Amino acid sequence: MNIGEIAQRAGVSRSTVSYALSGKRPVSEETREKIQRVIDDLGYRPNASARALANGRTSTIGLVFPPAGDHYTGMQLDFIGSVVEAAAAYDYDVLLSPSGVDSDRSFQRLLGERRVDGAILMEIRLQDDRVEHLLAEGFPSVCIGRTAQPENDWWVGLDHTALTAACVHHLADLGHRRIAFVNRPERLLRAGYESAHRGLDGFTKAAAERGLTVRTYTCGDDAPSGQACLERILHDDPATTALVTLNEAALGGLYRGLAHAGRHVPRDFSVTGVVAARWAETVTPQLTAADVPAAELGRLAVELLVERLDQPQTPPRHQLLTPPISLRASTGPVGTPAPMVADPDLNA
Amino acid sequence: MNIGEIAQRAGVSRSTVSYALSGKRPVSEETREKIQRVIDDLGYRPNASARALANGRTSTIGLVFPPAGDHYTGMQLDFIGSVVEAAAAYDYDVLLSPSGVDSDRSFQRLLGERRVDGAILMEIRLQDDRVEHLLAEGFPSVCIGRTAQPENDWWVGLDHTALTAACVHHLADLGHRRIAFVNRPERLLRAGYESAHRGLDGFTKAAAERGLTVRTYTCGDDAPSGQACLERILHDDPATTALVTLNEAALGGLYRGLAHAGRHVPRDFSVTGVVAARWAETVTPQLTAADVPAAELGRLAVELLVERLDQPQTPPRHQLLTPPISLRASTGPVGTPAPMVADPDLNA
DNA sequence: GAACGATGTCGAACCGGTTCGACAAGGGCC
DNA sequence: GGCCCTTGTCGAACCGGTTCGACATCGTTC
Repeated sequence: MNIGEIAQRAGVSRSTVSYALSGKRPVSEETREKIQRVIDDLGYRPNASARALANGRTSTIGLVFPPAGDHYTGMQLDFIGSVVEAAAAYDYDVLLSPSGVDSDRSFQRLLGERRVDGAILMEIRLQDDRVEHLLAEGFPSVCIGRTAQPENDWWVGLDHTALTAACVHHLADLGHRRIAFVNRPERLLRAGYESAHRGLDGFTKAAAERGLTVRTYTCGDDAPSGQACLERILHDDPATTALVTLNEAALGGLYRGLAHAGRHVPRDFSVTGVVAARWAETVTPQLTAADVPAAELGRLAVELLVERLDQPQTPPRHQLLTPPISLRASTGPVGTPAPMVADPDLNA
Repeated sequence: MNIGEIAQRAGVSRSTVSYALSGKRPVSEETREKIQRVIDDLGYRPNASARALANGRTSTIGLVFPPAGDHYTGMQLDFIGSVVEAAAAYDYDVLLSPSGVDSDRSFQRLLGERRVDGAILMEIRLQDDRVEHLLAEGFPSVCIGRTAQPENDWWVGLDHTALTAACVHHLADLGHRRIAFVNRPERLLRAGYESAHRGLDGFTKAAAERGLTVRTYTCGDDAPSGQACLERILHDDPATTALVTLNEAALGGLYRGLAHAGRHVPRDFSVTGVVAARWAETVTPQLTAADVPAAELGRLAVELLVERLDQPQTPPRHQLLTPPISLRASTGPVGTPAPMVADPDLNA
């Protein structure tokens, strides 16, 4: 069943049916009704491929996300959901593309074969060849995250620098002097992941500002790694009284490590970081954290992309979010010094 | 840049270029090389819409998943990831469609407008109008989960009945006599979600078989609901010594509730259920559970769908998985009777 | 009452591929 | 030498929409 059949049954030409549907030229009320009746009877829907071929728009956006080899974090799930939902509101479908490296197969598929009108990229790196490539081509895309040169690109992002700094200040205000930083996996840091780098920067600088003693760690994206990481932290400096984590997936493991070490949260040890609210709420005690507004980021990314698609000549826009720290139950004032070591800094 | 331009530069006809690329008719080695050189020079890639229009195949499969209004569980994330990855291996893209109800907009888009060659459905209900609709149309699809009449449909699924029964037997073997069941949200149970119903069935029947005293609950898909649910459980029957949960997202809340009630896991209270391994490992103590092989289910679904697409006449196939219970740290023998109530059954 | 603009409809061309039938050239066979 | 089969290539039709130019009709306007 195609537009020709509808036209025949309605006794009009194919173009009239097309205009009746698109409204791009006036069609008499009478004709429109006749056509609509036939369409309803037959349950006709125009073929998406034919339409895309004719008018050059697929009504689909690509969501380029990291390969499944990486563990997914809850944040990514919320992104995907909110992107799909927001896109649907603008009548766009979402095509998923597993991709990390530039110019790999699936990336080429999306762009080269014109499967999508635009793309949203996740897990941006500071130097990101995918982003450079898209920028050079002028292909409509929006990044969730920003590269080292974000000025003339489209993106939405979190101010990880400010967020981790806020965590440090929060802990310092509570009297903590020796704190650890738990980053994303080393592989991702090496690869130049934006959040890992800017988060580390913010942490380091704020800690220096406040004169804190710090150690920084990378940690695999899963609970066992988190537990191992915490053991290393306490082994390296048993006087550590707090940590800041960017690593959502390791959170459960960090808590377990603390429990095994006999450190009570928040009495003996404070934990905070940058984590989506719904994950911060699953641990006990609930995590005081800068809540990653994953759903909002996804929605904003879609809105920016749609704007870019509708008005191709608009200059680059972007949006940097800095959610406040939500006080929950995992941080508290530094109490008695840690058991093993007496450190003069502690009461300074 | 299109196939005509390639043909011109290579000095051949458009059809020859097409045959050189598809291999559906012999092309001389010399011509093939000439064409390939031009293609490489220009970085040509055939337009997906045009190809789809011409040969009727989009090389895309639809993944129909529940609307974002529902909280996503970790399981769903793993599904999506594995489906995308497996699909890529067969050269299919994945189009996400948020959909719950039958014949809603996005469902119609996918099928009516021929955006996809086939579909994978998640979150199946026992009476599922979407599934019936697809079955009636003969549209190639595979369900993750099965309806009440699964015989002549394609699906992969978990034997939730057997899994919850196994949990019950595990607890009964440890001496538990009063156990609770924590199901998915009531709304989903009412809607007829397969896992919620079959899981409940398996639980109820196995408990009856073993002569256990049980109570069953529904619980929202988030940590606060889990905590509230646990409070209700202990309020309704303080002598409860164990629970079985289907609700992954509530797990953290259940644990928190137990901690607040002063019940130590697994000394005072055993917890088990049906949960993906990576989530079972994030809680402390790690959850003894039937591990949902989400990634494997996703992969299998894609394989079945591809098979169905390649050989449209194959009779329905399906695959029911019954993963074993992984013993971790959250269950143990029933110890001293619960504090409030002495129950003769306990030592029977 | 002729010129004009707006309205409504149609046919044809086009988007960029795939595929079918035709045909020429070359080789093997009797 | 004629016949047939295979190989290699081409032109044309087709997939199912959109869009442009043309044209007929009708109501205004001077």
